Amino acid sequence: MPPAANRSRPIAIELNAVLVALIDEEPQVLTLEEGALLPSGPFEGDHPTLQTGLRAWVERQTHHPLGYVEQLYTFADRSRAAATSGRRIVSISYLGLTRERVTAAGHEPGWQSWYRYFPWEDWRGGPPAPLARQLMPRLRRWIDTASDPAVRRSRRQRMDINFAEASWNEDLVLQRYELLYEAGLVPEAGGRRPVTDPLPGAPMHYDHRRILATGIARLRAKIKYRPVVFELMPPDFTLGQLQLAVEALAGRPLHKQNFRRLIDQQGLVEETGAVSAATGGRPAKLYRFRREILLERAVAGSKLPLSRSS
Amino acid sequence: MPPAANRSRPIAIELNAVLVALIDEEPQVLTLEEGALLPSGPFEGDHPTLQTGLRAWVERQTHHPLGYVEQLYTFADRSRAAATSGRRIVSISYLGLTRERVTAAGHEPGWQSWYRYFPWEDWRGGPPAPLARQLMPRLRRWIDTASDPAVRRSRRQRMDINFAEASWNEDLVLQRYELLYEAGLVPEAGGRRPVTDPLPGAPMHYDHRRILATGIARLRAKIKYRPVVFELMPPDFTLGQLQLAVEALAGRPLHKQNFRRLIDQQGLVEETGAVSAATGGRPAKLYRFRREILLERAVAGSKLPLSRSS
DNA sequence: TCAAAAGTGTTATCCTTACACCCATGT
DNA sequence: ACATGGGTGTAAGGATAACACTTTTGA
Repeated sequence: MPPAANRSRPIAIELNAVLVALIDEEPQVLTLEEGALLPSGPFEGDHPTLQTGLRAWVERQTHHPLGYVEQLYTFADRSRAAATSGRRIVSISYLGLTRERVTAAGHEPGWQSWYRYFPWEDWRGGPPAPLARQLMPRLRRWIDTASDPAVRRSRRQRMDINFAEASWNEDLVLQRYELLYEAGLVPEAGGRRPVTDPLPGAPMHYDHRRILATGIARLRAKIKYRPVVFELMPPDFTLGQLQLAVEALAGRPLHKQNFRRLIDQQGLVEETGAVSAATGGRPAKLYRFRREILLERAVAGSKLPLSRSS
Repeated sequence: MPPAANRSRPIAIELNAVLVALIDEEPQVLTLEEGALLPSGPFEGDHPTLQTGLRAWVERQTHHPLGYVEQLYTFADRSRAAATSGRRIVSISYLGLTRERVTAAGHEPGWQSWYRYFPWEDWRGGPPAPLARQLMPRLRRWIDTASDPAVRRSRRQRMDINFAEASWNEDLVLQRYELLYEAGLVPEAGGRRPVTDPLPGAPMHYDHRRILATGIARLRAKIKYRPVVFELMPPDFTLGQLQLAVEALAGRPLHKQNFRRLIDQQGLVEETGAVSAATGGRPAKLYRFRREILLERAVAGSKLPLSRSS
């Protein structure tokens, strides 16, 4: 017999979704309330699994088919999540990939570029300005506020690991956000004195920005060893589009020639025979994802070649 | 305002722990009830975070200091987890690493080698006998029971990916178990007819063996890019011991020379100056883990060199 | 004719793998 | 002496990173 479960004080269970789509070559997440909330809903006990519960209300609420879904993390931090109500909430978050493709300039209301929340994570055009301009100086000031030199050293090392321009690691999205949180540089951190002149990057309610950071981090790590990009692509695409998609997710530029070689070396795609109506320049061959690959190999991703010079 | 959380029918929240230690060079997990259960306890709402809740009762229940802890997964499958009571249970599982070192032959009651549950995962001595002898034939029979040739093809491909001897991937512990579950080859799968002549490998109650598989898979993947092995090692160790430890976790033999080179190339360890009382052969230098590395680099693991020939 | 993007080929470098070999100790 | 595990050096192969260059379209 397993130990009895908690019998006093019911704890609410909430499901959160980081729903990602590529719209206009930009990674976007579905949000509510002017971009301040991720879609979330209760887990009713009447679903056979957590995933089916999630799919049910996400599709009801957003009218989007939900393709690839994967669990992210389960939080129950009293201090952060539901700071308001005395009610205890356990929130289980998921990453979902969908194929929404709105080509018009006017975006649907709910979709927001994820770089709106993490402007320092977008290195596609070189080092992002807000990083050197605002973020780093504030971090350095935070380091200096520690009186204990050991603490200062530790803080400096963590800053170096996570934010060093020379060796930027795009996967550390969550760690970077957590460090900013700890340093009191994001409004979500609360604290006595409200953050004056907050950092660039829109905040979210509760710990939703942390959940978003978890989702981005997971996705960035995953595209390197599993072919998940294709869940976000239309059925047919050019290699250029594919590269733009990967760059958008990874937040950094890629070396064109090597990217192409890696992709077809791995047998991830096949030509459809057609070519695209060019968007400038020479028309490009269209490709489609070879779904069979999922059954052929255990690991197969779009490994990222190093960044192109500029 | 976020959507309101579930207000009817309280759902119990349970924490499960896969607690791993290396005892006698063997990876062992802490169990209860003759090895049929993982330690688990309720999440009481009065802990600030899930981790502190976990630490609290694990340390109370087992009297073990709990070092490294990481979340594994959250399940709520009605069909599998709490098949007995009508009560709905959400179980949040954790992986914990501890430094228990019982050198005596008579093990403490609760510790079990994890290969007791997954004998086909131990390739340290070459291809495990139960695999070719019992497991593969049963899987092949399962493939043939499908009438639809498309289903047969799909099943065969999944078997090939996950169980092919030629390209054995030690990280797929969970996928392999899930496939066996689906094929009805493990007792836990239940079903009308009880499994006659079950596969080698001890079963566990509820979905605890699935949780264990998740923990092993996570740990095997992680040792390749984060220095978590050292959480399981004594403060001082020889490179030989370290290699045995990694082999025990990965379940496969490693190439000695390359293992050594990788380890010190990465600056993971430093000599203590002392040498060990030899266990046969020439005395070995003792090393200790350079904890500073955690602050120096974002990624640093004991990458696995390929297996030695025999 | 030129800009822009697609697409091909080649080279230098590094990391992984594999193999051969020597060293220090106990029996 | 020899078995056993510790420890070092180096060559072969493959993958990555970087570079130069050609092709095909639209304006």
